Amino acid sequence: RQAFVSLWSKKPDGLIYQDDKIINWCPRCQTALSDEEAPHHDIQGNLYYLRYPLQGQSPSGTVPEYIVVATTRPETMLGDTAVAVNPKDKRYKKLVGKILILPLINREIKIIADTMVDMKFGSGAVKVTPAHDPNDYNLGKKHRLEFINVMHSDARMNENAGDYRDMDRFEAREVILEDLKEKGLLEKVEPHPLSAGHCYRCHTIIEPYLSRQWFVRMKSLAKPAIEAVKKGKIKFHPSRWTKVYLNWMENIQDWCISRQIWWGHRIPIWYCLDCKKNTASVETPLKCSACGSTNIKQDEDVLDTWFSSWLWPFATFYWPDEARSKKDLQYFYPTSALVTAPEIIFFWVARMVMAGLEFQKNIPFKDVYIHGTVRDIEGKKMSKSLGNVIDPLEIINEYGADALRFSLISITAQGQDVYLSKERFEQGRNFANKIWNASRFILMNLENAGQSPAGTVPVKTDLCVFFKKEDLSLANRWVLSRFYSTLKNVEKSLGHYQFNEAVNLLYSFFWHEFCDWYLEIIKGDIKNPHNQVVMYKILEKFLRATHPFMPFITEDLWQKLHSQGLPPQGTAPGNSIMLQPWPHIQEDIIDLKNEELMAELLEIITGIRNMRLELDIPAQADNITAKIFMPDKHKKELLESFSGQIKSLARLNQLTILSEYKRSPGEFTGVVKEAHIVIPLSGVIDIEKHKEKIDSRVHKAEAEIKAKERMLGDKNFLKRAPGEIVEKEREKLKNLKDGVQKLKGVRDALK
RNA sequence: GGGCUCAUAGCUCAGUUGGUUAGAGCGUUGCGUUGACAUCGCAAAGGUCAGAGGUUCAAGUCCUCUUGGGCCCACCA
Repeated sequence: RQAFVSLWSKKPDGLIYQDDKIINWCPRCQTALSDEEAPHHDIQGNLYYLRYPLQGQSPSGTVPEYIVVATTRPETMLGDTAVAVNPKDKRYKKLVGKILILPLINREIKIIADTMVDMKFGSGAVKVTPAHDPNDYNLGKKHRLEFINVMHSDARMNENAGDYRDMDRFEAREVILEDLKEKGLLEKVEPHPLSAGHCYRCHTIIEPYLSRQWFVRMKSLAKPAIEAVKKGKIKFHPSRWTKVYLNWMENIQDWCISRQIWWGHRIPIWYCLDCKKNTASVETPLKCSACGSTNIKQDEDVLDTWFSSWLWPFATFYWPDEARSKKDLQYFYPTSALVTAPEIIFFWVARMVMAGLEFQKNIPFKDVYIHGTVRDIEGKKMSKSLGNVIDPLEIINEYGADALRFSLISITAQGQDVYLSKERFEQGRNFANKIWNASRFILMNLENAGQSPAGTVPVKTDLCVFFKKEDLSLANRWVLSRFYSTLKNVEKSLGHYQFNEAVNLLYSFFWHEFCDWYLEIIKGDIKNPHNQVVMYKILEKFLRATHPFMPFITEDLWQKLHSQGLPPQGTAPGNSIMLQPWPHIQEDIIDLKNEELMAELLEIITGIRNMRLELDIPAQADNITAKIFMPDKHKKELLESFSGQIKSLARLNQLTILSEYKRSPGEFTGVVKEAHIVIPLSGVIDIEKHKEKIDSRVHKAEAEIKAKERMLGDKNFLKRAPGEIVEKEREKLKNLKDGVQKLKGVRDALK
């Protein structure tokens, strides 16, 4: 009410007014709608060419004279009060001002000239129905035409429709066309695609309907809202939505705010039945403010729901109760970011900006993050009315709440639409499982944790205070550097509203670096105090950073840390992880050069593993030795310091690091960048036998290749087998060929 | 009519001021299970980044056009 009255009484003319206008009317819901609530959808319609006879000419005359008008909605012809042509149109020039007889109704209507008429469209003559079309309404005003409403509010024809009275609008259309055809007045029908407004709630085609409604004058409200965005006080993310917002704002139309539904805030206007004056009031008045009569009645209409929603940023803090709202508004207004869907930009975002600037004299928020639309696998927007939604509760039951959150976040690239199917949630579920298992492993291996006797708890000590960076092992320095680099990038991504990037960084660090490499590296020396502290610290900080994305599992694991006597400093047992700060980043440990060197070492390990596979060396074989030749002096030193881990990760019995590459017979060689890796084969495998093994595999594969080639050359097969099967066979053939190539390569290396 | 957006591995998609070898998940192939995890591990195959032209030392990334999807806006009788 406060907002309504304030706009109503705004100087000089008031921003709220009542008027008879053509508005979007839903015949089913029996209410007016705003333009935003009546989205246009394409429908396949027809363009009907109707003949309107000129006065004084008998349609049955030998040379009947008539004007052809084109329309998509013939039923509205009953309300025609003119036919318009372009004044420049030579075809009709001499007819302007003449009188036509409106068929079926036999009303006399004038031919008028207006530049609005497009000479190229249809016949160049347009029937004018001022009560049933916004354009015609304007023409009607301009040319002082009669406004004849031919429909009831439920879109049945009314008493002005003559014989068609009480027919539904679409039924009337058919009958009218029949009748016109009979009289020879339907010249032709052409298919004509068009778009029509549909009720956002029930999808009924809306009727442009002349009625008395309440409106808000928007131009002056929009002006500061345009400025705020243009000056960058409010920013859209992704920025392209700025254009959408500005385009709407700059072409803003007055807002129809009255609704003829029974729920909602009633319009705070009281009519005096005696002096006929209106009063807008915040308090319910007892008598007319003009004449004092108690014979007053409140307007029956209610307000558009968005008329209260646009006040949300401050109304939630008790506005307009100044005493109660002041403190909260001071703190929370304007807020930092609003997150919403694209279709809400007009409904809500734009209007909140206008309301904020109007009622608070300040913007309501600084950033507007527009997320993508969730669509089903076919690209249709998920909606309740379409029934193609995935029920979150079902996903939670099947995959878990954290899996739901994680998966949704990880696939939502900034502002991009999301095609969602259930399989998406497996990744989230698997990640939750991975976090759970890794945490269990760490907790199990922490000294003095769990069942261990009480004592000093070294892992609680502060990393940066206790250890010198130089004292840490290569792997520890590496994993810490990678972790803090990751955190830094996560922060950066969040700052840019790139939630998917943030979550994927955490995922890939935790799984593929921390678990796959780091934990495997330290497994053999897990009780080492450095390793203990590092793995605990990373887990603890990782849980904090991941908590916003996966709240349940991180909270549970956090409580487990507590129960094992491992709370980080300054927190009471039982305190939620929610109370924890975002993990602090130790910049000095980030060492990108070191990260690169380590990556190279890990590649060498992968290389050795690969060679073992090529040689068919079983995983259990414990008599494998290898030599690595590394010319770079610094890298050689690193390799030496890391040789224990290389040995265990590549399952080597013995490893020698040398600087000069020397090839000896009976050795198998692989290359990883500058490094040459050599596995002596004597005592490991019988070279001749392995060659034979390879040869026999090659033979077998070649036989298969021949068979496949024969099959794929067979016309019958190609004709009868489904396309996908053929494709699969082709792929298999390719794989076989690649395999043979590789085997031959290994065989050559054995020479 | 105006505007936006997409086209990258078999599939679904990341790839943000232009910069080493273009990534992930799923799927595929081979190997692997008594000690965190088969909801897993190791290894591999797979991409002329829709097409054409341009700018640049350098283009998946910027510009123009073409083709084919999706979306939004508009007073398309």
